[in-house]
Amino acid sequence: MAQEALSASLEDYLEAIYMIVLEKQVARAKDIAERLRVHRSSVTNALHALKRHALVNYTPYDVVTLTSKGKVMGAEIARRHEALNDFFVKVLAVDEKLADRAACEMEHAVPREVLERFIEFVDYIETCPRAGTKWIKGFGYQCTEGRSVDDCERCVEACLDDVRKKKHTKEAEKVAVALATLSPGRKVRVTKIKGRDATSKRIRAMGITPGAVIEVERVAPLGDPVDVKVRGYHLSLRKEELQNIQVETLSPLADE
Amino acid sequence: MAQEALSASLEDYLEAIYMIVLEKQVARAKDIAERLRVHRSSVTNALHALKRHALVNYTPYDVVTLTSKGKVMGAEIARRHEALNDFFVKVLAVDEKLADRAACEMEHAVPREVLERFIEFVDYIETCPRAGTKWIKGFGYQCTEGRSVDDCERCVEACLDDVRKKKHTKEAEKVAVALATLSPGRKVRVTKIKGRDATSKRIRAMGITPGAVIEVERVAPLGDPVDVKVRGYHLSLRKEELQNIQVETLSPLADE
DNA sequence: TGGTAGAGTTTGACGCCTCAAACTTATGAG
DNA sequence: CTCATAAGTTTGAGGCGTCAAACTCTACCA
Repeated sequence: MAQEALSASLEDYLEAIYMIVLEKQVARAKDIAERLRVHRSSVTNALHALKRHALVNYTPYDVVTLTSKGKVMGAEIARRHEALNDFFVKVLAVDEKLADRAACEMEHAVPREVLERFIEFVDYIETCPRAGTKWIKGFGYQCTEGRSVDDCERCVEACLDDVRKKKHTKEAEKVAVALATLSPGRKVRVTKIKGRDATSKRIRAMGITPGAVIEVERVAPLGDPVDVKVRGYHLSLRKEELQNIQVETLSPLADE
Repeated sequence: MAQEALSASLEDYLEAIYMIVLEKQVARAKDIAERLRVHRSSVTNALHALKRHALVNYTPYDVVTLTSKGKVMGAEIARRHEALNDFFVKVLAVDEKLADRAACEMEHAVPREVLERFIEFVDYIETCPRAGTKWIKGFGYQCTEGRSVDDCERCVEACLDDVRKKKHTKEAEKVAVALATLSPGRKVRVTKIKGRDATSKRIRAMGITPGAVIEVERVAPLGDPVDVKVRGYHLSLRKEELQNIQVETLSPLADE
């Protein structure tokens, strides 16, 4: 009753609970039922099953929270969902609502390795200057920009300009930037993790390693903590962690 | 008992039957059971269900073939599978075997619009000069080519050269190419469908419209018929159809 | 404190898919 | 022609997930 994979249905329940707990601290059967559009009794059923897997803290008639194992697994599922959603929206230029629905349905079937590739691919596309935002938008309009060879030439020239511009400002950009000073939406690449102590180890364990792309999501008023997304995971970084992370800026998402 | 969506399981059966029929003309319960690794009795079960949906020609103890409706639906499912597989292999650089497994598991959940985007995206990436094969390979090696701004500059410059080279030979390439003379693996883009008669209408109905990318899969010894893949569908084109399709060549898949 | 509305649970039924075991049919070798 | 064998089918059971209906519990208000 532990490590076997969950059924698609139980994954849905766990994900729903994860999201509700994130928002309201505890989940109630009714919230879960509404979110998943199932009958209340199905929720009770699922809760028993999740309890058997040691994923939820639950006794009849009580509110639901996640065990530590449940939190890890819930985060994993939410990450899958979001990775697909990101890919659909940012790369395939799919409508947000449809992307969400598609992610819901597909998330249960994505093998781990393929999922990682999806995430890396989105990072790659968003940060490789050769495939700037214009290029992806081009796909959004059915390759309008690249339809004829003439268009392509102009398009690639513009790209080269971008790269050269970036090169000139390169030295300045390479300087470590304080994550806390960046505005949400900004992307940076990790260049170095300073130190060899426990903090820096913990940072590496979170997936923040040289080369990783970090997207700033939220910065608390005092610059601590900073919420970021790395390799598809959401993390909250504290001041002492921020100091150990050296980064370079990347082109922000919007290109105008 | 007709147009409702099939369950994932029934889709698997239909796809298996489609593949077996493609290869051996008829499917036998044993083949289906072996391919799907299920018990023979489960196959009987599924056959009854598929018959209820009017997808298979089947009477107990007899071999199985597909109704015309079954063929259409089977092709649809096979197309979904292959589109995902293509994407995983060609874009995400996933190992072939894993790609196939992932496609198997995910194919039931892909909404139509998202599927079309996957297919268009693969076409786009394979034909837009800005995103040549090198670029995708770059992703395969974890963006090795685009890691530093210097590398990127060289990379984009090479891309520009390609585009310019293509421009010089543009007029020559624009000339209509006989599909029958192309070797398998070649890709072309449709520039025009000649005529307004029944044949040209049928061609358009198959998804062969200006702008569409055609990949040549097989050419019969006498140049007729030619098997191609268009927008994810496999088609077999006859001589009279070939004559109406005007195309321009695109860079072949391999770039060395 | 008692009662009630709303939240949560239990129960039983059903559909879908699977399997194993017992049965039936088709086939072709002798 | 017949009969053994392999292929196919039927049946019954079990897992899983869903629902509706009837039930129980909780919390809050008068």
